[in-house]
Amino acid sequence: MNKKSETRDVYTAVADPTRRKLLQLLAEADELPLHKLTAQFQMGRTAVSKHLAILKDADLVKERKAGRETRFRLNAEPLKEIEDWVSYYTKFWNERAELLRRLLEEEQNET
Amino acid sequence: MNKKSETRDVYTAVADPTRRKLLQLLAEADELPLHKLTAQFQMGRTAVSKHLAILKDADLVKERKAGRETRFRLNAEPLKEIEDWVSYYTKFWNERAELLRRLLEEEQNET
DNA sequence: TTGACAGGACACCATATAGTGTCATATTAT
DNA sequence: ATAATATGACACTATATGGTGTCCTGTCAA
Repeated sequence: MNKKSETRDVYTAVADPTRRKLLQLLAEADELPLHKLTAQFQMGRTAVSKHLAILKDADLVKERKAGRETRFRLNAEPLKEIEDWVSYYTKFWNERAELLRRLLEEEQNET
Repeated sequence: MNKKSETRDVYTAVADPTRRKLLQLLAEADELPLHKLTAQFQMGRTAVSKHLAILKDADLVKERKAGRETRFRLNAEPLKEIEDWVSYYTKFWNERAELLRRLLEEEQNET
């Protein structure tokens, strides 16, 4: 489904509503196997598995084998790229937000 | 290229690097006609025009006829949805950021 | 008034995407 | 030992996506 299994574009990974819901489920539950995740959707297991593969390519999830199941865990850090990107545009709708954004930037430079 | 020309999903609109570059060009220049925008890319005018149509469907750009040219202007406000979405995940990589996020939320509730 | 320029509207095309179903295999429970 | 479960690996399909080229029309300048 993707030519290079290197790090896939995080924007594309997040563009699909199914994948965003997957991220949310994993954010709430810490670690979940494929069949539990599949139960939350209308589509079949194979489709969910492919979505997870895309998230994995974007490094947004980690997977780990546990017996006969494969458990998935959220790795939100790549979303930082999106946050950085979108924060540039906040100034166009909110001057106040721009101020806080710069504070946040300073904060992160310290760390 | 899209079935419903009502408001298109902003995540999808922003998933493409060409469209992100378009947003950036418009952010810097306030208002630009199609041919000026096209000059910044390798692809032809038709392709750029289609990307702009997608951005317009997501309400991320406004267009206006000016003589023989069609000028485009950024409307960043729909990006708020992405900012809101991504801010939920900041707590997973940065506790400090989470604090500032809540401050920002309060700030926006006041307005 | 005659070009040249800007762009809309199509028709067309290759590839990517988001699904499906089936089969094989490892693991767990009875 | 056997059956059920969980998943990987394929093969396949319809539609969406991101491009192209061509033709036509409206506008501006010489």
